[in-house]
Amino acid sequence: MTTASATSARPRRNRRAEILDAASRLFAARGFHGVSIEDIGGAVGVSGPALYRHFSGKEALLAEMLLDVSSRLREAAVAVVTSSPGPEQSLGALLDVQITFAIEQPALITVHDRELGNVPEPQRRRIRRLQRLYVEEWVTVLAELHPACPAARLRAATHAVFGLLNSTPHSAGELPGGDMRPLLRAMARAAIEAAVNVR
Amino acid sequence: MTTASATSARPRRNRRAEILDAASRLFAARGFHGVSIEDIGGAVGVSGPALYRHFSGKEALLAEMLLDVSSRLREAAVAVVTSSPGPEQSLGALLDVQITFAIEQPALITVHDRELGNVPEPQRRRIRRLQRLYVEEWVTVLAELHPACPAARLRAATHAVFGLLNSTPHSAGELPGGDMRPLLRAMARAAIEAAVNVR
DNA sequence: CTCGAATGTTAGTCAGCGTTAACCTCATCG
DNA sequence: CGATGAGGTTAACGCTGACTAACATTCGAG
Repeated sequence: MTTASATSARPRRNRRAEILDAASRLFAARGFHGVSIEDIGGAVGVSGPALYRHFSGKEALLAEMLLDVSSRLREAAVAVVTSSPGPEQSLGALLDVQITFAIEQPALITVHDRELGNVPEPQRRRIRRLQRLYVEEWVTVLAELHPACPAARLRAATHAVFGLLNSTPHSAGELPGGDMRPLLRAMARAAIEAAVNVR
Repeated sequence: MTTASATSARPRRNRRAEILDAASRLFAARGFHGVSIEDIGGAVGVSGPALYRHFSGKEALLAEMLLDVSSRLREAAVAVVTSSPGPEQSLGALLDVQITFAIEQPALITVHDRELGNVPEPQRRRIRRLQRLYVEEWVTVLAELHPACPAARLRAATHAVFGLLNSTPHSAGELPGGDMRPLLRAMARAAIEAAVNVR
């Protein structure tokens, strides 16, 4: 065999991360089932079944990706809320967490709320739980700020605000870089304010 | 052959619509590539290749679905704007159009902004064009209301509002029926107001 | 130097899925 | 009445794609 195969076996310790990153972009663009193992491998310069050195399968890859993002979001929310002097600052910090995430990792955010259904059952529950806890972090803060408002409405408003903030991927590049963040912040705050004052 | 096949050949003239409806729900839930022709057939009580009596293929089915929804949205927007006495009423009517659609056809809305990438090129362009025209309808109205605001920001705000309104599928059933509509209306209006007043 | 672990490679295997083919059955209409 | 066509059925084909097997290369440690 004169084939110049296996050109490098240097232990790139961030291969896993590299793969997850590429996969997230592909999944966001074409959907979980629209992306092949070959596609993912090709995107990081290796080809095909090399991925099985790092993940036990395609679904496991997705599961790890979603588990990672949902726990990161949740941890960030908890950290930010516990270190805030009051609910008003907590809300501001939560907004910043979500906005930063939506702007800096649009692909991850997209996959995060589209592909949960493709995660196999054992881990699906854990991800669901983390997502729920993240939402509850928001609802708790909002409930402190607006005790008179029914929790159901706060929850619906929270989801709506997520939809608003996560719209970044769709309007990619329509607005000059740094202008997006303050715009989203203002819109989200106003939307929340309006939500608790309906009727 | 004693097989009791072909149980009924009554000309159900709405088979096409029935199929499109079932397919939209399946696509929304599992993604275009996550749904098989068999799945779609099964959902309407026929099995598999029967679909080819109504559509030339899976992609054609999706194309027709997206073409239909984007033209309906666009037409509704044009109708509502031209029959409104002024931009203020136009905006209110546009909000109602989008909210009604999001609440009554969550699956269609979901598919509409996820699966365009799976439509083959000839028709993809037409759908894109309709979507763009729909957005421009919004931007035009907003520009009349707020001439000082740069169009780019109005466009970004429009997309963000779509994200907010289309969040309905995610918070399905969290809020009692009729409460969702006024909530969304209030949040959207406030978000827009805030968008044009940033800084 | 050698051994083993880490990380690739290519060549299969096998299931699933889109699509086509060939055949059936009514309802309708001349 | 028959011919026709709309709408179904099952069987089969071909391709794609996830995953496995067998083998190769390199690095770090003993």
